Amino acid sequence: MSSSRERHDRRPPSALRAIDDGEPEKRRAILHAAVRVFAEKGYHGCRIADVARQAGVAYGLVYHYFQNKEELLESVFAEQWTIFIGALQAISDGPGTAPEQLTGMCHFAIDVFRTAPAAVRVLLLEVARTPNSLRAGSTRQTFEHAVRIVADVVRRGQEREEIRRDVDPLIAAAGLLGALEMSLTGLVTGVVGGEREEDIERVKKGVVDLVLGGVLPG
Amino acid sequence: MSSSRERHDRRPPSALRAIDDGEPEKRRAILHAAVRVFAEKGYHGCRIADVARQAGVAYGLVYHYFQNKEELLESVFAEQWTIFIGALQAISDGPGTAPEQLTGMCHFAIDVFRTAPAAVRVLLLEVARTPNSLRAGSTRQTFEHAVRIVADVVRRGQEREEIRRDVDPLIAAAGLLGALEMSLTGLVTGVVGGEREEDIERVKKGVVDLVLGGVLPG
Amino acid sequence: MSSSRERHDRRPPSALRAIDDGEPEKRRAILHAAVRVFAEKGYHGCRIADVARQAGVAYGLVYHYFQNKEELLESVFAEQWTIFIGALQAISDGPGTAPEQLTGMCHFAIDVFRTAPAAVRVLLLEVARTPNSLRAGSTRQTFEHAVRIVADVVRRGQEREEIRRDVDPLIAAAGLLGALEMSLTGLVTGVVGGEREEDIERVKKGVVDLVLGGVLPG
Amino acid sequence: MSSSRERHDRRPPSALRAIDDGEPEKRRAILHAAVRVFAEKGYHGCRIADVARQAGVAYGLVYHYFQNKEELLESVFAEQWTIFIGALQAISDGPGTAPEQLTGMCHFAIDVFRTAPAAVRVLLLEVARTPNSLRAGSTRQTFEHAVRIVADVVRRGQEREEIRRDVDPLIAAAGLLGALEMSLTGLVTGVVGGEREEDIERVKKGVVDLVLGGVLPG
DNA sequence: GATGAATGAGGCTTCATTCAT
DNA sequence: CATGAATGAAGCCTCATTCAT
Repeated sequence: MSSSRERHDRRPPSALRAIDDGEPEKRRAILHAAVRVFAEKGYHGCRIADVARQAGVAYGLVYHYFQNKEELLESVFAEQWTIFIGALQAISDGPGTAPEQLTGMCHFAIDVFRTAPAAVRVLLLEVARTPNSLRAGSTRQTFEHAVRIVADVVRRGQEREEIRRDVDPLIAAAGLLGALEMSLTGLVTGVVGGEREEDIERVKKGVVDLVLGGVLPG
Repeated sequence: MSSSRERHDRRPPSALRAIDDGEPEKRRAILHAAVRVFAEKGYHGCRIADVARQAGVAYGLVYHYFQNKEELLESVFAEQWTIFIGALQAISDGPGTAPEQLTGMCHFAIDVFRTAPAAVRVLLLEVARTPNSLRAGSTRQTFEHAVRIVADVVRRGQEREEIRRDVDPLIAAAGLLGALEMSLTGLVTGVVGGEREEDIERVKKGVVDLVLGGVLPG
Repeated sequence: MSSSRERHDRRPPSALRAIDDGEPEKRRAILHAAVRVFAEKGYHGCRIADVARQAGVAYGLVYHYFQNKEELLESVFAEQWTIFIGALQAISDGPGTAPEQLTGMCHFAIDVFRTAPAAVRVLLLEVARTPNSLRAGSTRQTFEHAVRIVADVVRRGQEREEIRRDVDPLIAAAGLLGALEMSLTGLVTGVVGGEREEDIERVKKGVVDLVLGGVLPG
Repeated sequence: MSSSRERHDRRPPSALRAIDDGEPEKRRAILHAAVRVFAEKGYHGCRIADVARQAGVAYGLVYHYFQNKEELLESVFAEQWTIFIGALQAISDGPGTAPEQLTGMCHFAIDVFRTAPAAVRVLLLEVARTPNSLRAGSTRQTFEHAVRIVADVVRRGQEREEIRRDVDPLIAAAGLLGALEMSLTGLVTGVVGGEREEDIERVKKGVVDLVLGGVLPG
């Protein structure tokens, strides 16, 4: 309201597993707690008090590290997306044909889901469900970013004749991510099976097959 | 809660275009308003006051027709899904091969989006974003229902050799709906184009192509 | 935050004693309570909960009638000033020489203080003590308004040779109001006596004497 | 609160320009910062964090030198008043007739305002605006003190026939200070002019004229 | 002395829900 | 049926104060 209000933003430009710079331990604890609570209750159900309790810190400390609820949850998004996008990019930059890379991306997403379902839920199940303000912020941009990375792989594949030329890269990319999301949602809600190892494997294979080969025979 | 508290539940078991039984005009107005507000602001952003204002009725009237917010929004879901599922079922029961039917379903979804984006947004963009309590309620069931109808088409197609045998019907169904959703989301957020006629057509064709034929050549 | 938010502003354009139009009784109760609490505890010490309790209404009702705390207290200011300025203007428009009118104004202010000290305290003791946002709002304007009315009387008096020509009207007006305020403050804080009838009379005469004749003899 | 908690109270009994005893430099910085912030935002708007930032010291240091917020602000008051009252007393003890001394006091107040408006604002614009607890404390006493010094000059003047006998010294004193305050307020808020040199001079002359000679001609 | 992370009570505001008319 | 005033629990945020280093 009144004057400027600087904040601690020494969040590490970490890429995959949060290389601890000098980031305060409690800041991290709060962020982790926020991921969990957010994943479980969604944006609006995620109360600061819950996050603080989960993190084992005092209520006010959340506001020591984050301006407000929105910034906190944006940070959660940003961090998760940073990790996720970093991985997609790594795959994109790595070896293999385009189909292999797309397969790798699906596998990666689903594997991460296996070990950190909360994080994935935040990424996939909360995109576009958060208030406009958020969507307009970094979230949408990072989401767009992900679509673009996948689309690039598709495009490159088309140049190398590894992928059908008549496919629209952006739509294919969105479709891939959508199919992934919905399948994982199905996993979470039990529509396509439980969260057992074999179900997950089935989904993994199924999504890749669908996206690569479609449902038509031959 | 206690005893003498009946409610107006003469909601029509309507199926496609709200056949007016004797449903009070204002009840309908409220429901319509709820669809719009819900679509625009999401579950938590959708305040009873907004709905009442949109509907042009008094605050309290909402509570005359609906037990509470949850029931109202469940009704919105239910109605939209009833319509949507009715259409899917009609397609499923109609003529054509399985691929043709799946194509028809995609086209239907996207066409509806063209004329009533709000309704589709409620259906697709709010699935799984609502609180657990809701998800556990009718929503999830109707969502499951949709997946199952699509899966049935797939299964039938497999029996008739119109669809690859090694595809998991449930995953294919979820994938189809997911690709649809995410593409529409992309449309809404501008990632895969604007909401212009040609963009919508491109998405329509793209999603069908992706699901039917996959991205692999040949 | 989100959309527009109309409020009940059927406050009567009353002038002296709040002619009851159709103003809700409870709105008035809240306003009255706010005057008292505000006068006693000042802007920041005036908690909404106190106001509601004093008014005998539920917490939330305050927000039914007023956007927020600031608007409530602005309304308190505005109302008090409306009354006060109306009276000053009536005196200015009435009969009598300029000195008589100035005398009348002092008497009026002090008489009101006798019957409604809380209101006067709000007017005089809280001016310029409230946050800038408020001061920048209607408050300052009404304060300026009061100064100008008094200054006009002075100016008119100068034209009629009833008041010294070399006096700066604005400064004389501000000085008059200031002397009034501080004397009343002294009354309140006990510096120039208690709040007994005779003390008040003494102040009344003293302030008028000071402003009219100064301290110099002859 | 309990026992082993002595505090640094080597505040100098300074009188006019803060004779540096051995007062820690940072304590002084905090006090200075507090004057500024206090003057700008008032009692409640004056946050410890702001003061610390202004002073360029760490948050906690404020609590090293001051028991709590109240003590800090009381110190601000006390210091400012000590200086101000010292000057008034010096004038009172000095040469000149009573009217000359009163004139000198007005000039002094306004001159100080010219060079240190923040300090004067604290003195004049915050008197009686602070919570009761404070008012009951040293503030009120020092304020009373100032009134009494002025009143003494008036009384002495009356004995020497330099001032009208029928004037109530206390009321005249309060009126003088009030006229001063309100004129300065008018200066600050722009009602009686800007804060330009000439406006200040006009106010200076105007207030003295008003208090000495009143508004009546002859 | 000096630092700033940590604490938590307190106050504002929102909004689903009830109820008298 | 219809209205909208009235209620109050719940959650966000601020900020004075403490404390370990």
